[in-house]
Amino acid sequence: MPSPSYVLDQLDYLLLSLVQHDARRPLHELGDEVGLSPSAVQRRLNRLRQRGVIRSEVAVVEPRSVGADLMAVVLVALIDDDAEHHAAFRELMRAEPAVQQCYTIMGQWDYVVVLLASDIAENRRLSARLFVAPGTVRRYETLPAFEVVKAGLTVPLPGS
Amino acid sequence: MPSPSYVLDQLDYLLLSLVQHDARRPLHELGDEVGLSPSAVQRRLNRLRQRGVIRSEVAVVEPRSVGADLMAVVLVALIDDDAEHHAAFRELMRAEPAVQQCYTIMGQWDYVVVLLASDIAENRRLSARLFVAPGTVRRYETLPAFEVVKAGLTVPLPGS
DNA sequence: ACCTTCGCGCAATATTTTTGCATGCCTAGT
DNA sequence: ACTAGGCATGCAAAAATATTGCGCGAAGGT
Repeated sequence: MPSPSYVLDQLDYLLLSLVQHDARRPLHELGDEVGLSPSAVQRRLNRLRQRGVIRSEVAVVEPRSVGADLMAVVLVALIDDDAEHHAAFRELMRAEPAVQQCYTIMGQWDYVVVLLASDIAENRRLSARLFVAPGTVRRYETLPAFEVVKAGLTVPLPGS
Repeated sequence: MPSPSYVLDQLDYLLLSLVQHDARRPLHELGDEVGLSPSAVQRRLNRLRQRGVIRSEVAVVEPRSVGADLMAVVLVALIDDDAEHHAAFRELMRAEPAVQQCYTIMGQWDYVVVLLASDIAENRRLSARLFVAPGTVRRYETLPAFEVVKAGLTVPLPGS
C-alpha cells in the first residue's frame, strides 16, 4: 500500500524537498525555483499526491502551546508474540490521540511509543490505561524527554 | 521561545484539530464545520501562525516512496555530560537530513534518535558517521523498525 | 518516416484568499 | 445606567492563486 515504487525524477525530488518544509508556497513560486510553469508544478504535485508519495499536507502544532508539555519515549514488551495481542495493542495505539508515534522494533523490546501528555500525572494515567489495564504488556519503560532537539517528518531525498 | 502560553478558545482547538489533519481545506469549508465565516477562520489561523501555535504547514512524504525503506530507533549515550559534547551532538543531529527526530531523554540513555536510511548498509554508514566518527558517543543501540504502526506529529487537543 | 504518448507552456476560467469596512458584543470606567 | 474602547465578526470587493482546456514539441516505438 505505501506505493509500488514509481519513477521520480530530479524535479520531483526538488519539489518534494520544498513542499515538505513549506506546503503553503504558491505554485508560481515553486515553479520559479525549479524552472517550471505553475501548472506543470501543480500537475506534478497532484501526481505525487495521487500516487501516495505525498501522503498528506498538515499543519504542525506546537505541543507546548496546547498544554502538551511532557513528551516521553516508551519502550514496550508484550506478554507474548500472539498475533491477537499485537493487533489489539496496535489498534489501541492508533486510536489514542496522545500517542504521537508508534513503531514495531526488533530486539528485546516490541514497540517504541512516543507519548504526549500535559504533565507527569497525565502521563501516569495514560500509561496505566494504555500499558497496564489491557494486560497485554509485560514490561514497559518510560523515558521522559528532556528536550526536543529535532522533531519532524521530513525525509531524506536523493540528490539534495 | 515556543510560546508564552496564550488563551485559545474552543473554536481554536476545533480549527487546529481540523488543519493538523488536512491543511489544504479551503477556509469556507473549515468555516462550515465550526460555524464561522471564511474570513473569521482565516484571521484565527493567521493568529495561530503568528503566535507559533501552528509552527508550520508541511507536506508529509511517504518514506518508502523515496527509497527510505529502513527506519531505526537509536538509543545513544554520550561519553560524558560535557556541555560541549552535547552541543556538538545536537548540532550534528539537526544538520543531518537522515535524522528525522531527536530527543534528549532522562535515564540511562542520553538521546533517542529516529534514523531513516535506504537499507542496512546505509544505516551502517550513517551510524559510523554520526555516532562513531565524532568520538562523542560512548555507546549506542540500534533498534530497527519492523513496522510503522503510527507516525505523525499530531497533538492531543483539549476538548475533542 | 509515422504515429502515439507524455509533459510542457500559455491563456481562459474558477476558486480561494485577502482586505476594507460597518456592526454588534462584551468590559471597564464614569 | 450609560458610555467609550477594544475586539471579533460577517459581508462584499479586490487580489491572488489554483485549475482546466488546448496546442505544441520531444522521445520512443513500429
